[in-house]
Amino acid sequence: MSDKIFVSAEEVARKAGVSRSAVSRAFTAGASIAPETRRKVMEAAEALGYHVNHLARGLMRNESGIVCLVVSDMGTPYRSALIKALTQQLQNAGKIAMIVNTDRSDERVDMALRQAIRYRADASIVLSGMPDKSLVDLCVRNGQRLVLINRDDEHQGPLRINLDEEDTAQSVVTAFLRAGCRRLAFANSEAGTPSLMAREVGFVAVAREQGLDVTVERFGPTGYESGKVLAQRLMTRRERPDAVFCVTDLVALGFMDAARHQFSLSIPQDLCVVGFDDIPQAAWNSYDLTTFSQPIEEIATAAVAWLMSDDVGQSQSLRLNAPFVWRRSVRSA
Amino acid sequence: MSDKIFVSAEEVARKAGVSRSAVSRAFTAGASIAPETRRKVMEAAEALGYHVNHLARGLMRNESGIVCLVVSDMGTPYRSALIKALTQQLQNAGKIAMIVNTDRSDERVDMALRQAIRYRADASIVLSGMPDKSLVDLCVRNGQRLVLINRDDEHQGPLRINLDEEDTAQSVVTAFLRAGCRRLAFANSEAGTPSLMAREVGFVAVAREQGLDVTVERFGPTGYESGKVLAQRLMTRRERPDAVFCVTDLVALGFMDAARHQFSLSIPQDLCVVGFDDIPQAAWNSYDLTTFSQPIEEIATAAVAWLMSDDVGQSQSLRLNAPFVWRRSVRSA
DNA sequence: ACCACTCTTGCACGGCTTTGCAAACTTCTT
DNA sequence: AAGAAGTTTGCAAAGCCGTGCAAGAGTGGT
Repeated sequence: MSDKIFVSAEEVARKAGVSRSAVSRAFTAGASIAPETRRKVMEAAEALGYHVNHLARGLMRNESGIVCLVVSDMGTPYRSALIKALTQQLQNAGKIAMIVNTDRSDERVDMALRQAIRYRADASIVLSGMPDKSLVDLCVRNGQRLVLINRDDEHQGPLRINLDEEDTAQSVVTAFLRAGCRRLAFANSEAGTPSLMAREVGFVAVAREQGLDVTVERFGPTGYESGKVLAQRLMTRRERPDAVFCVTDLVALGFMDAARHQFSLSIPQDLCVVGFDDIPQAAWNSYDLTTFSQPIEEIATAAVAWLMSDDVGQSQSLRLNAPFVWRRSVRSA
Repeated sequence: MSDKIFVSAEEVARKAGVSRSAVSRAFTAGASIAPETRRKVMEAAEALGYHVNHLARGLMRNESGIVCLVVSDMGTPYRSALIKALTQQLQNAGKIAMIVNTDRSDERVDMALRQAIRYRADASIVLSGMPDKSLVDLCVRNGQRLVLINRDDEHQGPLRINLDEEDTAQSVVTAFLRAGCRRLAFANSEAGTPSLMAREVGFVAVAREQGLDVTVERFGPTGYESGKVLAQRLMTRRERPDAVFCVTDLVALGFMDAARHQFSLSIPQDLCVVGFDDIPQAAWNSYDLTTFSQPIEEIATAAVAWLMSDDVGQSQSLRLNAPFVWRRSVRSA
């Protein structure tokens, strides 16, 4: 390997006939430098292929420009869409995203935060799993911003972004009732994430208020395959449900496929289905799934805005709305 | 903000009653240090919440541990799966992934590589777009490894990973012929990426060898919606095709949905469809799409292996196989 | 011609780590 | 008990950049 390695500010300075500090200033917005000097520096830099070393800059400024995204299941439509939005917005804000994949083992979330600390990330955004309290404290103590998305727990310090699912259950139950459904079911995974569990609990509660019982089934990870299994379980019951609320779109799509292809049911005639997330596939013609739309852009905007703002300590908990999206998987009145 | 900020090796050294270099060695694998000393250091570090500053370490070692992923359309199933595999494997190799989102504007790929240089990334992996030749040279000259995935062009220096699609066209044409199809079509996007165009050209060529003509249609970006439009265009032709090879699974799925729901065609009875990528959705019951499987894990493994190896300069161009996956969207003999 | 100002620029230090080198310490041999 | 051989440790330099400070350059007024 031709270990010439990178060009340093020193060399640029020599070539431009100025001091090294001049080079530094040329690349610092708002620094006191004559336009002419800056031009000379930029020219020399361009010629040599110089690029400011952000590692060193981060060292000095105590601000690396790195934001760490902690995430699992990133092959999933919802997760990948969120990552996309976040990286985009971070870049617009002049930051850069570092990704830590925490697939399998929750303990890896802690490793991820450690990694973020090592690289002196300005902030971390946790999309999956649940970091240990002590780690969260460590981050905060180190002046690192922390955003927890859809992990509603009771940590202090970080910004917590959650969905306001107050009306969710109400909307679904109302829709099912209006469609004439009476035998309700909830299809959940076994992940047990707080937000997923809250969805189940809320739905069951509202249904009960209306005097309806809900059959709850839980199985496997939160994905398409689990949806199929859940359909097999629910549709072979004595009292076959005529409406099912699936914890997630992926689950709902698996459910629909099994209901149609294995049980020859028509949707929405024989069965009404509602999902959650509004992933692109939910809108595909084969499914046309009624669901709730995750406000992905808003989440990303809020997260980035918060971690760019100077005044920490302001509103620490944010609730966003997931609008109901009417499609054809539920009979209309 | 409580600007205590991060703990430094200095403080750990003081607390452990050793020198600063001892702390450094304690955190360096294979360094010459007494077990007892290391224990003392680790204890003090744990107590203070010390973490090695990778920015400074990278500065010294001339090896940041960062690998930059340059990608657009990361919300897409294929891309996100690839990112997932890459981040995973990079982590296993002790590296960390930095993501640069290059959605819209190809010029952004250059910005991305610049960003990679600024952070002194050990390597960059380009999944989308086409970097400018001068930038590639700059990276290589700076000792940065570069991997180009599915961007078959003629750059020198970087590792190029491409699919061997020699047999692809042959397989598809054979399958269509065996299914009794005679009016072939190719549904392409307007993206014009080399690998996508190669697919089209290869298919047309092989079909022609067999004495069959291919209707080629191109439209929009490479996605589900374009597939629908392409179906509308191809299916309203005088000579309606009875078999279509879609440049991508997403296009194929859109095509299928439009064919079924807008033209009431049955697949595979009235129309045979083949896609490319084998995204999870292709296996969903509603589609059951015959396609080619992108060897995602192999790609990731090869990329990471190459950028970890000491001897650069070895095999610079790699061709992997995308196995044919038989499903139900093509009639069997 | 001189002074008061403002704008630029260079010096030198600081931020945090790694590592070559030589000194200090162990351990063991003879 | 002294010396050889091997380990461990601290010192100091190096890696690259940002910035306070003070000196220098330029401007304009009188």
